[in-house]
Amino acid sequence: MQKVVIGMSGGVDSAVAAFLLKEKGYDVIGVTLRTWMSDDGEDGRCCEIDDAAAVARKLGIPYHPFNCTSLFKEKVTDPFVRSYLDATTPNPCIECNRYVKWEGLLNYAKVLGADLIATGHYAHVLRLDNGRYTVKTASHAAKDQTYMLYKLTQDQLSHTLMPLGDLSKEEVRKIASDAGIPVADKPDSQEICFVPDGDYAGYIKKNAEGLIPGEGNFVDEDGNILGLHKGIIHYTVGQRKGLGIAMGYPVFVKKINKRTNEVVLSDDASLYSDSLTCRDVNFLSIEGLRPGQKLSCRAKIRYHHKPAPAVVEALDNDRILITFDEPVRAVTPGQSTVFYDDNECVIGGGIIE
RNA sequence: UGGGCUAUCGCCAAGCGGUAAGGCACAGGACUUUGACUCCUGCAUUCGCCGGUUCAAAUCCGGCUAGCCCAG
Repeated sequence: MQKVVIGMSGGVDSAVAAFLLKEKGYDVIGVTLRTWMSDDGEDGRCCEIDDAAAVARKLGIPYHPFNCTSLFKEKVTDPFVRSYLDATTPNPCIECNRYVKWEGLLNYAKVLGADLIATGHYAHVLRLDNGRYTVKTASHAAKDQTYMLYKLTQDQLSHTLMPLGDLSKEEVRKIASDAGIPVADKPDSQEICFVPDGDYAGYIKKNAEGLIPGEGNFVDEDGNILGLHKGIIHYTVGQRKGLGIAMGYPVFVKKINKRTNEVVLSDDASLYSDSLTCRDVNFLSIEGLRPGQKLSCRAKIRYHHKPAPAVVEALDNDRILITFDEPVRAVTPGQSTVFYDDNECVIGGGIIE
């Protein structure tokens, strides 16, 4: 019987994943990575120990909570804060998956004598003919989470199971309630787990080490001053709400200029661009691209973005240029671009510059 | 100081005697394992102030106040 360590967040998804693995005959061990604690000592929404423990008890599997708060701080929250201070918009979940969840699960798997790990992500892990591992879009596109998984390494993927790839959320909840799993009706998680109240700017202010950039000017594309902003950490490219600027037509953040402490505003039309570059590129389905080499693909520039036809071109070992057939809206530095092949498999991804 | 013009929601702005459009902003909600976007709902018993005409005025008349422009 193969031993598998499953990361349990306390939610339905990972609970059902654990249940399905057990049904299949795996020797399942539940693990929760405690990533952070709020000020009042409560666990974050993505690591609720009590719920996870209750599910494990119900399923009759061993369960171990592990602490990795310092790793989470080093790899996720600190970089998150730094990113905003640097006028970019981070994807903390991507970093967390790569450096905390998978790192942690694999580590504890080793400790617990297991060779495999599993999670409740909606995606498929598969091994290609070329011997490489990648993730493939979930069968139910609405819940697909491959975007958040592009940074995983070959080694990590080679040990990973994702039992929910073919299921819809409804099916998962059905399985959960049929199996009498306690968290069957628990609401989906949302928001950033370590910012449960949604006030990420407040979080940054509380956790930044240096000075927080203060008020500055809203300017138009020609540099004309339009008003006063609250500080660049409050804004992200493409944002409309909360600007307080009444131009008669909707205006959006086009660019955040860290050096001048200005936030550039524009109308919707000038938010579109047809190319972007990424750094820190990670390839999954292929080993890489030689500088100058091009590849057709479909790329998404944010989590909720319908993949759009594009061409990826390697600039050097670490950077790529992506050119879209049709302009895409609000390319946001700090967010990731993930590109897929015709089989819905992730070719790779990188962070938008 | 003369002459002219304008004063309608936080901003812009319809309205031209018949009982306050719209856009932006804002608020609330939906959606959402990131930030955003999007969508839905709400948002002036009142039209600078005071009088007058009229069955009826933001709309007509008079005065006042404020701002703008042109003269000087």
